[in-house]
Amino acid sequence: MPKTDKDHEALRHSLAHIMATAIKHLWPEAKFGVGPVIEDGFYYDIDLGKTTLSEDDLPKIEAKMAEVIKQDQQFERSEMLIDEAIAWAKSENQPYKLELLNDLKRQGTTLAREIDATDLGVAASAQSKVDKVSFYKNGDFTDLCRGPHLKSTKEAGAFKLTKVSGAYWRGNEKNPQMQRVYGVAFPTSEELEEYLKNFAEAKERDHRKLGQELDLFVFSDLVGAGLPLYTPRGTVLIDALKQALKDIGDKYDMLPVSIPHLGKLELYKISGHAEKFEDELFKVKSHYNQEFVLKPVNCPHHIQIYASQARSYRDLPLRYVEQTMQYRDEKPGQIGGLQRTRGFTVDDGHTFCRVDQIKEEAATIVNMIKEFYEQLGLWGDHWVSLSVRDKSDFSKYIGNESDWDKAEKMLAEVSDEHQLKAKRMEGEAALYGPKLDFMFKDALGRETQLATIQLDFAMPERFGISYVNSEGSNETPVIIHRAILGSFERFIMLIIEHFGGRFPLWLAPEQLRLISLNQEPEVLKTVSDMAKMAKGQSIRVAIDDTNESVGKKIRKAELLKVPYSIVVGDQEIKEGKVKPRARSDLSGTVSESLGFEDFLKELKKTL
RNA sequence: GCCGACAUAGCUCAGUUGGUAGAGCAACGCUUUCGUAAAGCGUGGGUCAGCGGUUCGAAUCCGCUUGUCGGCUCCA
Repeated sequence: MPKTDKDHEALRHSLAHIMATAIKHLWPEAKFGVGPVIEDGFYYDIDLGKTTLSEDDLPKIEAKMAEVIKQDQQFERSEMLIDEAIAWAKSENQPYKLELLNDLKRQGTTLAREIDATDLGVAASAQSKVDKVSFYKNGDFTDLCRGPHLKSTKEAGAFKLTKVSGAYWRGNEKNPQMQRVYGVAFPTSEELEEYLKNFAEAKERDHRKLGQELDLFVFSDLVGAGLPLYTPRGTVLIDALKQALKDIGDKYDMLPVSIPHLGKLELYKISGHAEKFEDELFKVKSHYNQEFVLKPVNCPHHIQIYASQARSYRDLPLRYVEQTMQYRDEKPGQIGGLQRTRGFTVDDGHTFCRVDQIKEEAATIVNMIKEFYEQLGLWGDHWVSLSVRDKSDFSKYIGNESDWDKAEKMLAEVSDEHQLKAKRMEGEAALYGPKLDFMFKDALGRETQLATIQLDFAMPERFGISYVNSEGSNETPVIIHRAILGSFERFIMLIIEHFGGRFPLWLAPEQLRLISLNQEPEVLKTVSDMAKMAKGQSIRVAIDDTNESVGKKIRKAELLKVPYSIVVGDQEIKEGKVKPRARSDLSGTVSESLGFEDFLKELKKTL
């Protein structure tokens, strides 16, 4: 039975201490921050003053750790009164531990919710007032810690230090940056090997690698970082997804709209984006003394369409949708592959409705999202975040608090009624309202948000839009911002990695490849006629009639992960039958020998 | 933006302590006319990311810029 991360906690946390012990021996001036257990391993934050670590230092640390492990040091628990602990941190010259202890004394265990409780030497469930903290000692290294730990360093199992990076003290970019050393750890070397093997395989699925190998998208230094260029093959993916979204949108009575890619700065001043996201706006100067902004969002434009007419309560809900590119000047360090780009295509929708329609509208969107992801076999690979406001600081948001209360409550109800098992995330809301975010993981385990449903009581008010209710007086509608696949970039990243480039037939950039056996005129003509027939059936077909061996041409098709290929030679011409070669993962494959027209018919059936 | 690493042919990568650049694949040409994952021979291709500096001499050392990668922070 596979062990859970919980079972590995003592092992991994002990290794964090062993690593700290090793680092303390190598760099005696080291000041320690926190060193918690994470998925598959652990890390420790360290301040080495002027010394900077690089990956080249990892083997040295690993060797020292091996020494510590060999010494069979016992992990011994002890307790101190909080004031004794503060004195200890001072005498040991550990300013970060001192800060934690002082905060612990002042705030009690509320701090344990901010910082991994293991590193505080108290149980998270402890009384709010903390008077005692626990320590663990191995060899000559003592650390504030809740535990539990292994008995001895000898039980440390198999580990590997994987990376080193900068990390802000207590996760705040205004604080000094420490150095974080990451490791992975498992009870046995077999499990570690297995993990490393899986990691290497995941790297093979990385969308950046496959994007190049399968010729789907490129970047250009001249165009700029974070601005993806889709090749003809990649554009097939975009178009196929757009069509799928259009189909599902039609089914649920969405109304397509279309807007230009910029708007006056004034528009974003009213929406609140100009102030809140000033650094991320691309500004465009007009010759005529006006300043424009490349749209970072679409809602203000869509709101203007709503505002163009007097609306009645009978008109609602109005569900505007659009697939369009938007632009954000992301910080250089955040840009990477298709995960975060500076121009990205969203499937953006804004539903204008009455308060009494919110639940039904949100529920409809949940159904669309579910249907879309189920179709691709991705439903279930996700978790849902009920992103609510940070109660301690309302100045980060627009609108009024009683509307926020209402909105948060309704989203929670929708989540419950649809069994989304949403996790409540404090402080994760958008500036105008709470949201339900659907989170997925990329091949390397990094999380990314795709689908989203966001309630907004604030923006309608800022723009002063209204509808006439049944009593003839004006009321302010609610906006539900929604995306099904989020951004096409992220979504394409996800499906490339999910399918490892072996797209289902309906998404495959090239569905069928016809390979000529040789260069005989009759063979070439047959291949070309067959391609015409396939095109007539709307099959994405390509011809390989190059002067290469059949083996090589098959290999080329396989490397491009083309679902079906057919070799055409004298035999096929004589018999009037083809033997399709199907990509190995395809289910319901067509592979027996049959007439080409029949093959096309069968192919259409599996689409 | 911050910490760290990196940038050599279209792609993947060699290139010793500083002495004017190589391979495989791809491309192109010729030969071959082939039966389901690489036929043979040949040819072309590089301002060593860009700019500046040190040096008799820089792919190699230093600085800046651009870009990429691993994290941190942020993400309407």
